[in-house]
Amino acid sequence: MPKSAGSPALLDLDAATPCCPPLARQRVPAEAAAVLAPAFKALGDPVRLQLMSMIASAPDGEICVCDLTPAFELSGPTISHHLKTLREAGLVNAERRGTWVYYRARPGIMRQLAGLLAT
Amino acid sequence: MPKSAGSPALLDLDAATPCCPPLARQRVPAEAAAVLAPAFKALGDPVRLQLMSMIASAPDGEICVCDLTPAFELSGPTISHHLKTLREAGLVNAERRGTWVYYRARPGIMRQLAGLLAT
DNA sequence: ACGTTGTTTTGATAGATGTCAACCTAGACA
DNA sequence: TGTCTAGGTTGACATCTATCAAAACAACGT
Repeated sequence: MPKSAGSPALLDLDAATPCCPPLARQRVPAEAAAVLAPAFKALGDPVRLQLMSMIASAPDGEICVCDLTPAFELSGPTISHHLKTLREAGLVNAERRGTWVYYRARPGIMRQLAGLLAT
Repeated sequence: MPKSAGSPALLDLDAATPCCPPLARQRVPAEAAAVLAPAFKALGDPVRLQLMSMIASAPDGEICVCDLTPAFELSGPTISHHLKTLREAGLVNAERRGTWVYYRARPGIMRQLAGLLAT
């Protein structure tokens, strides 16, 4: 059995191999669209796009929520909500270490999305 | 005066040069996020993602709405609404020629988005 | 045990979104 | 002018989303 259960199994978001040829090459199948669209949707909010970039560009590959929250003029719960959205879209992982929670980007799905948009 | 008026002028979506380094390289500025997030948002719906791929991969670089609509089990107005969303996000152009309307992908912004996600 | 700090969850609310039916517009053709 | 077809627009409705306040949960330090 493959490592990622719970997914439609047609698309492994962590796979190194692209799931589909680029958008401009051939039509994205409905099943692939159903899995990939939520990821784009998660990036479709200015706050989440910035959060994602702060996480992905963190010097040590990870960043504390305590460093993310004060970077925006939004309440803690709102930032937490956006982070949950990114998590559920499969874009990031969260890990609690002691008092703080650290977020880390999942490179696989980023590659999938980039490959889909590449010419 | 630059060619594209009406935009924040900080970001030219048709520029060949990327507006920002990749997501994972450094934090996306708020102004860039405000312009780019709507494009991701437009791709964040399964129907629109498929529409976009059908348009971008059209053999002649363009495709008729009359070829798009029957590809989904959705009403004409709904497809029209999604196409308008893609248009307003700057992802596609529409041109009427006689009876039919043809859609064409705008490669510039696709490059911007791909560059943002690339490692 | 208690209080403090960091993070998430819950509840509530205003606003956005996807969808369709009904209607409207643009062009072709007679 | 009239009618037909391809698309778009409007209005309505149910659902979803972004946001915050309040509460709950988790870990640390007394």
